Parts: sequence; C-alpha cells; structure tokens
Amino acid sequence: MATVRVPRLRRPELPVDTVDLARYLIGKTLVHDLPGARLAGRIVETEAYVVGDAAGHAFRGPTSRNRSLFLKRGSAYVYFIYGSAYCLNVASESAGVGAGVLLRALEPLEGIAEMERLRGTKELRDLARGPGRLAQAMNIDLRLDGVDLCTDRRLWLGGGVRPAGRIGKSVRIGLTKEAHRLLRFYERGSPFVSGPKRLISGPT
DNA sequence: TATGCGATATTCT
DNA sequence: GAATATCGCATAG
Repeated sequence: MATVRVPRLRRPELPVDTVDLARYLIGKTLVHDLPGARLAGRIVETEAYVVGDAAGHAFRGPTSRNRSLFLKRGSAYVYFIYGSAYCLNVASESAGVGAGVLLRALEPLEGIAEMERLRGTKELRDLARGPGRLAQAMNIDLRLDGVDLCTDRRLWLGGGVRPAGRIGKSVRIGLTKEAHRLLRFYERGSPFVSGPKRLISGPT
C-alpha cells in the first residue's frame, strides 16, 4: 500500500480551548511509527473533558496516574482502565491545568495488516471503534504516557488526509457524572464511530 | 438492536 | 469495598 503523506500538526495550530480542540481533531490523523511499519488512522470520534468537569480524571487534582493531563496541550495522557484497556487523551490546556480530549475512534488508514494482528480480528470496522480498541490497534500503552504529540518521533498528530464531514455532537459515553453535557463529537455517517445508534442522530 | 454480565487493575472512599 | 472515560460474549426481543 502506498504511504500516505501526512504533515505534522504544530502546537500553534491546536485550538487553545478543550472543546474547540475536540472538534478540531475530527478528521485529523493519528500516527504511530513503529520500527517496521506505520500505523495511521483518521480520527472520527472524540470527547472533551473540560476544566472543572466532575467526570474528568483531573477533577481532584494531579496524581501519579493523571499527571500527564496537566502537561502542555498536545501532550499524550495514556491510562489503563477496567483492568483491560488503554485509552489515549490529548492534553488540551496550559501546563498546570488539567483537561483533555479522549480519542474514541479511528478510521484505519495505514498499517491495517498490523492493526489486524494487534487486535486479533480482520473486521475493519472493529479495529479502532472505541477507545480501548483504538489504543490496541495503534499499539499504545503506558510507555507513551506523557509524550509530546507535536514533537515525538513515534506517536504524533497529523493533518487530515480528507476533510471532515459534518460533525455531530452528543452526550459522552459510559459516564454517570456530568452525563448530560454534550461534549462528544463525531463525524456524521462514519461507520467507524462507536456507541449506540441513537446517539448519532442528535443535534449538530 | 438492546441489555446484561464477567474479567481484570487501579484509584478512590 | 466500591467505582470505573471498556470489551467481548451471551441472550432476548
């Protein structure tokens, strides 16, 4: 397969506001360069965890687990949840302020054979649909916690290979606290978006 | 399509 | 001891 040419996103291009960043990242590219292969996917679903958000991991202040959320925007926060899944966030505010954007789903672009191996399935739609599957398909774990996605040579953010379609928004998935807030963003009509069908016909 | 459940580890109460 | 920003499988409608 031909290599996709992807320009890096520079930090000044990243919106300063958490919600703005969550919308901005739809249609952009997440790249993980491995020694033997490039894994890349188009971001189709995100969730914003804003300042003062009781559902956010940063809400109670920095701990050893969530400290990366307090790094400058563009930094990676990787955490382990439910004893089985890793999830990747992009820190979204100034250093010292805890907030981030959870990357929930990708449309696989490159390195699909490797993603299939990592995920143990050949079902394209299931390779990176959901945050835990996304991390597994992209070979992301705690070793990448805290890296700067604007400068790191392995894991980084790139521009869109194709413009984003219409962006929808909905409540976030899997929360009990702050459950009403419309902070989940996704590309309408994409089959690679996670969550129940009823969440993909809400307001834009 | 929806709902329910177990697995499993870290954090919080 | 309970909760958790999940997944995959099972079962029911």
